[in-house]
Amino acid sequence: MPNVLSSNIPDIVIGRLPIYLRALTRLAQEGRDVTSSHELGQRLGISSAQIRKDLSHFGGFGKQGTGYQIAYLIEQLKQVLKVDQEWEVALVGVGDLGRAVAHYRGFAERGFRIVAAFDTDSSKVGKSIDGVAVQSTDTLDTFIREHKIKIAMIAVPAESAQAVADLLIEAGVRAILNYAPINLNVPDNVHVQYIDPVTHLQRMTYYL
Amino acid sequence: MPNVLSSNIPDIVIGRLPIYLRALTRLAQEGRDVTSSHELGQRLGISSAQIRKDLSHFGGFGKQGTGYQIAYLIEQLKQVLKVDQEWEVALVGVGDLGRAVAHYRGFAERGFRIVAAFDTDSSKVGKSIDGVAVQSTDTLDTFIREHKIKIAMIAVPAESAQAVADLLIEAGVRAILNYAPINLNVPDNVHVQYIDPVTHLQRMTYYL
DNA sequence: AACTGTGAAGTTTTTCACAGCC
DNA sequence: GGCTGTGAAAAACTTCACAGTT
Repeated sequence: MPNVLSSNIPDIVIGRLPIYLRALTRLAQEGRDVTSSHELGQRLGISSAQIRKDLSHFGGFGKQGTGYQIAYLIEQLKQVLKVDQEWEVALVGVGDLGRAVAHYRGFAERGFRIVAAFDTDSSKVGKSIDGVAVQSTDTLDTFIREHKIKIAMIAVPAESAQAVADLLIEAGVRAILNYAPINLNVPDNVHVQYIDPVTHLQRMTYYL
Repeated sequence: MPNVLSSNIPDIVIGRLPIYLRALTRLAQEGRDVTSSHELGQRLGISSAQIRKDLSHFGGFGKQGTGYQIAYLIEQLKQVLKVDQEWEVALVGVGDLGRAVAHYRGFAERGFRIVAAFDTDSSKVGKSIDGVAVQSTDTLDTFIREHKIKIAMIAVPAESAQAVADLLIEAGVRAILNYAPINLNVPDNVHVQYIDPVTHLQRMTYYL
């Protein structure tokens, strides 16, 4: 019944899988072998039915009466999300924000390796950030094509973000993590995710 | 018809308002006076009907045949979101991540002022990060109570995040922006938002 | 006894489509 | 002609509840 190939799986479901994966990894770190949709739901503030239904899109990962083997479920989810491999990522913009992004250990730890950094500021080009040489944006297209890089992070000012995105997409990038506080217009086959801490704060002040 | 007071407005609607606000602010910067739900929708990749319906929850902000006065709509949205004022924010954890958060200019620019930083590492206590003195976590409770701080950002390792959240909530914090890659369990009257760039990346790799 | 996987029911969210106004 | 605000319809999503398995 579950159909892994055709992309009829709701986006919202895909969005929860990384959360499940993160919680499962934590459980594994705590030395646990088995869990249940109920326990996972409690930890995440999500109903157990939703977790079961989400997982059921991809196959029967659990055992009735027992629950889910944590290591196995992690492995399966990584496969579904295609994070059972290392991804090479490009970073554009090495100002304050870009440098902070480059220094963040969490990317490498979880399979995303920053292999290139670009900036238009010639005073930054040639320097090294966390072992990655900063290149001129002029070389962006060539580098990304040659290395077949599919994922990029944008950490430039809002004014330049759309132009950078256009460059990246032209060079073959298909997934963009945008730290600039602006919406990007991209073709349907390109995915964008946004990180803007202020919008998160503004979402909470409503309730205060 | 619209009812601003009773909190029967869907969460998902509130979540989109900061996005609208950001796009409108940008339009204003571009020197524009008036816009329409259609234009805004195009920029954001959202249907015009959705924008109109979202806004209609809070009142009739637009004019038929004309559209929306940008400055007026910004003002109204800020009021709804309660960001027509400055908020004082506490930061817990001043390791690499916490320092990067403290240095980010976007918070102050958009009305969130970091007024206190806490860390358990005594070698960091007493130092100053971007003009804010780092205090021992021992003084967290007193400081937050005295200054009636309602918003905090957590930038400590995953292992300590829940304990820090408990402390903050006990001291009166009602909104938490959590940079630690772990889910927090909090009472119903406390709001949490998460920033974990890796989950965003993992959400996109599925489609590659 | 405990738990999954899943149709069916229920709820929420989005889109449609149009009256009313500028 | 162009646009908003909004009921009604449609679509998407979540929860229920239970048969089936360990």
